[in-house]
Amino acid sequence: MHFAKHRWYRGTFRPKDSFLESLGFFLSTNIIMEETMAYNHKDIEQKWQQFWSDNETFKTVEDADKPKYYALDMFPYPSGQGLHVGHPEGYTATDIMSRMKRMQGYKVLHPMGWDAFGLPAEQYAMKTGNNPRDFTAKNIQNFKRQIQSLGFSYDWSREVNTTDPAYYKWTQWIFEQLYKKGLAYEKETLVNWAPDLMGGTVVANEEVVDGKTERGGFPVYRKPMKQWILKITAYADRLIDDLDLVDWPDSIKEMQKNWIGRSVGASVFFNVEDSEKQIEVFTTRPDTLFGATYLVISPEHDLVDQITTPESKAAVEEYKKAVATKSDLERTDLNKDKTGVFTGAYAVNPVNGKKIPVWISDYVLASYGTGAVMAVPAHDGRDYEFAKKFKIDMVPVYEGGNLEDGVLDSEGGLINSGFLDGMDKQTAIDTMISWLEEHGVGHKKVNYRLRDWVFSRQRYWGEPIPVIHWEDGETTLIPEDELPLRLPAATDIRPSGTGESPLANLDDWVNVVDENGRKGRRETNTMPQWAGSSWYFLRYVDPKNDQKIADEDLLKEWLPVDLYVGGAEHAVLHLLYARFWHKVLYDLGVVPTKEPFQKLVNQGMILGSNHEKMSKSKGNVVNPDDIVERFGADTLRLYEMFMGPLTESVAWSEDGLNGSRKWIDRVWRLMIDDENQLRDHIVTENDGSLDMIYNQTVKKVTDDYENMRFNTAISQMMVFVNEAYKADKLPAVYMEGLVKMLAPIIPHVAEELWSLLGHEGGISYAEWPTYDESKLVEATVQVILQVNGKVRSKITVDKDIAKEELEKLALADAKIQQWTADKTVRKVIVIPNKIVNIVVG
RNA sequence: GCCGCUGUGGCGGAAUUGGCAGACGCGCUGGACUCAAAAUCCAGUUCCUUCACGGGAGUGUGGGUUCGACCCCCACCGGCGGCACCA
Repeated sequence: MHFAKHRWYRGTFRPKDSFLESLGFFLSTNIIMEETMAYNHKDIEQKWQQFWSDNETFKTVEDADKPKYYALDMFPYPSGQGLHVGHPEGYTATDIMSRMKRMQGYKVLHPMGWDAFGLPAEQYAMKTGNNPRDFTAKNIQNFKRQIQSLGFSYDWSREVNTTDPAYYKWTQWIFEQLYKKGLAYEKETLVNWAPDLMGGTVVANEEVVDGKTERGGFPVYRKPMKQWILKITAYADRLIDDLDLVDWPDSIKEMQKNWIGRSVGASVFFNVEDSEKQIEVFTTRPDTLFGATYLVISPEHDLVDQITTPESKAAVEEYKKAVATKSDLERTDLNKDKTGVFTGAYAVNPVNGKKIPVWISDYVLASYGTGAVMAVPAHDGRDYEFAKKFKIDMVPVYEGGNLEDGVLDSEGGLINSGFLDGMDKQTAIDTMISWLEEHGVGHKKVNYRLRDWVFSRQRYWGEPIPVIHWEDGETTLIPEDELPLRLPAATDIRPSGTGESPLANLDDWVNVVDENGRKGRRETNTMPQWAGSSWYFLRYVDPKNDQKIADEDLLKEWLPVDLYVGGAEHAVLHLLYARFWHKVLYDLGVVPTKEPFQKLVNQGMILGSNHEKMSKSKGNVVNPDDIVERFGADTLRLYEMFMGPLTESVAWSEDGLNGSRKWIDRVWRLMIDDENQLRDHIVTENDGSLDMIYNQTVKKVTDDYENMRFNTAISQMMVFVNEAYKADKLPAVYMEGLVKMLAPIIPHVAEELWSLLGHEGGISYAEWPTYDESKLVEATVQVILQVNGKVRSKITVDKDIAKEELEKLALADAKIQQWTADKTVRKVIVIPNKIVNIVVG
C-alpha cells in the first residue's frame, strides 16, 4: 500500500511516525481541519438537494414562448451491482447542458427512468425463488438514491419504468401497430437455442459471442422454432439514408451503414439442366458473368435435395450432416480451407449457354442474398481458392495478369465477354443488367446484410406479446382497449422445459375461451429488452397519458431529442431499433419527426487506475457512493469532466480526484473566509485588472460548454481563479459570473456561494453571464520573430501596424541582427499581429 | 483480412483556421508560513548540454509539400473499436 499516494482527505494519517508523534499529529490536524473546513460537502449537498426538491426547481417548464431543449441520457438497467462511476460521466454531461440552457432561458426537458426488464432479474428470481418484480423495485430504489445523491437536475415527476403496466401497455400497443402494418410476422426459423441458459432460451444473433451466449457463456445450437419477427429490413434504405439528417459521430453512422450492409447488384437466374428448377443468385459483379464457371449454393438451400443426382446423394448428405454439426465459429474462423461437394447437377449460364457444375459449400451463407452465388474464380479470391482446390475451369474476363499468380483484379477492359468486350467495369455492369432485364433472366437488385429482427424471448420477465392463438388456427391481437395485457404475478417462476417461457406453466393465464366457447392459448413468448427502450424518450414527453402514447402537441413541442448521450456499446442495436420504431410511428402519424435523436454523443469509458476496464474480478472498480461520501458529489462531477474529453476513455486516478477537490476548496477560499463570511476583497467597484481575463473566460467557457469540451472550459476557469488570486480587489459581478459558470458542473457549491453572495431563490434560473467583446481586444500584441523558421526573438508592437513597418522593426531587432548579420536576407514573410519569418541563406 | 478512430513530458491532457508545442491539472523540486508536520500561498518543472547567458533536439517511425507542419500528403509501426467467407 502506498500511503503517500492515498492521501484521502487532507492527510489524515502518516504511518511512518512514531505513536506519540502520530498522536500529536492527529490532535493538531483535527484542530486545524475544524478551522479551515468551511466547505463541508455533506452539509451543503444535502441542503441544496432538499432545496431543489422542496421547490420543484427542475420540474419541466411549459412555456410556448421559450425555445426548447431536450437533453436525454440512455436510461440504465437497474442492476443489483448499483451505479458504476461510468454512469455519472454521461449524466453529468447532459446535466451541464441542461443547467446551462435553463440559465440561458430555454425550457428544458431532462428526464430519467428505468430499463427494468431483463435477464439478470429473471435469473436471480429463479435462483432464489423470489419475484423479479420485487428484486427490480429494490434495485431501482438503490439506483435512484445513488443518482439523486449526485445532484442531477432531472424532472423526477416524469420518471418512466418499462416494467410498469401503464408503460408497457404502449409497448404492446406499438407491437399491435407493427402487426397491423404487416411488420410483425411469425416464422419458423433457425434460432440460437441455448438449452443451458435458464432452462432453455433463444437468444438473438447479436447476443451470441464466439458461439456462446453473451451473458453466461452457455453453448448455442441452431434449432428451428416459431418466432415473432419484426420486418426491420423494410426500412433498411431509410435507416441508411436518413443518417444524413442527424448530427451523430461519423464512426456511429459508419457502423450503422456497415451493419445494414446495403449492396447494389443483380439477381441472375440460372436454369438447372434436365429440370424445371431455377437457381437465383445475387451478384454485385454482373460484369463478370461470362467468367462464371460454376455455381455454389449453401448446404441448407431448399434446392439441394431437389437437384442432387442419385449418384451424388450420399456425398451431399454426408457433407450436409458435417456442416450442420459445426458451429458458426468453426464454419468461419477455424476453417479457412475451402470444402464442398458436387451435386451432380449442371446449370446453364444464361449469357452464353454454357453448362456449368453446381456445387454446395459452406462458404456460401444461407442467410445472405439468395443463398447461392455464381462463382467467378478468375476474379474472386474465395472462388479462386475453391476452383483451384477442386480443379474447376477459370475464365479471365479482364485483360492483364496471370492466373498462376493468383486472383486477378478488374482493371482495364473486358475480354472473353462477347458484347461486353472492351468496356470498362462500370459500363459493363450497366450493360449486363440491361441485357439480363431484356432477356428476362435477371434484374437489378439491392441486397442487405441486415436481417429481420427476431422479437421473441422465452422469458417471463418481459412484456407479454398481446396475441392469442386459437384452436381453429386463427391468431388474434388482444383488442387495444383491453391493453395492457398484464404479466401474471407468478410466485414460482420455473423453466417450462419445452423451450417455451415460464409463462407456459401458468395454466390459468395461458388458456383462454372466447364468448363462443372457442378455446385459445396465449402467446407465451415475451418481448426482448430492446422493446421498452425503443420508444421511452417519447413517453417522457407525456408520461401519465392513459389515452395515447403521448399527446401530439407535446410531441411536436419537444421532439426531436436535442442531445442524446450514452455509451458506444449501443452504437448499433439500440439506436437502430429505436430509429426503426420511430420511423414506423412517423408513418402512422404518431410522431412528427423522421429521426428521434438529433445529436448523439458517445461518452468514453472510465477505466480502472491500471488502464483496464473496471471489473469485479480485476478489483479495480470504483464505487460512486464511496467518492460522494469522502469528497462529495461536486468533486466527482468536476473530476469526471476534467479528466479528459468526454468522448475519450480515460483511466481513473485517485490523485486527479483529490486535485479536483482541492480546486473546489481553492475557489471557496477565494471568496469565503474561515468564519464562513464573504471576504472583504470582494467589492462593488472594478479596477479593470481582471477585465480581459474575465471576458475571455466567459467567452471560452460558454463556447466550450456548447461544444461539450468540458475539460478545457474547466481549465479556463482555473486560469481565471489563478489570476483572481493575484488581484487586490475582486469585482462582485465577476465573482457572480464565475459562480454561474461553475453552477452546471458543481451545482451544490455554486448554490451555496450564490447565497453567500447575497442572492435568494437559487442559481438555477439566474441569467447566464455575457462578455464584452471590446474588453477582449488588446492594444498591443506580441509578435514572434523567426529566422529560417526558428524562433529567435519576440517583440511587442501596437496592434494592426502596417506590414512594412513590422518588417522594418523585425529586421532591426538586436537578436535578429545577430542571426542575420553575415547572411543574405532572401525573403521575409510577415503575418500581421502574429509572426515575421526571415529567410536567410 | 476489411472499415473506422487514435498515437504529444513522469502521468491525465491542451494547442478550435498551417504560425511561440506542452495551456490547465496531477506528480515532483524549491521558497514562504510553522517549534515541527499537514494544509495553504508563491515559484520552478519536455529532454540533452551549460556555473550561467545561451545552444541543440523534440508531437509513434521514415519520407514529402511549405518561408513555416502535432496539424496537409504518401508509406510503415503500435493501440482501441466495429465487421468478419456478405457474393
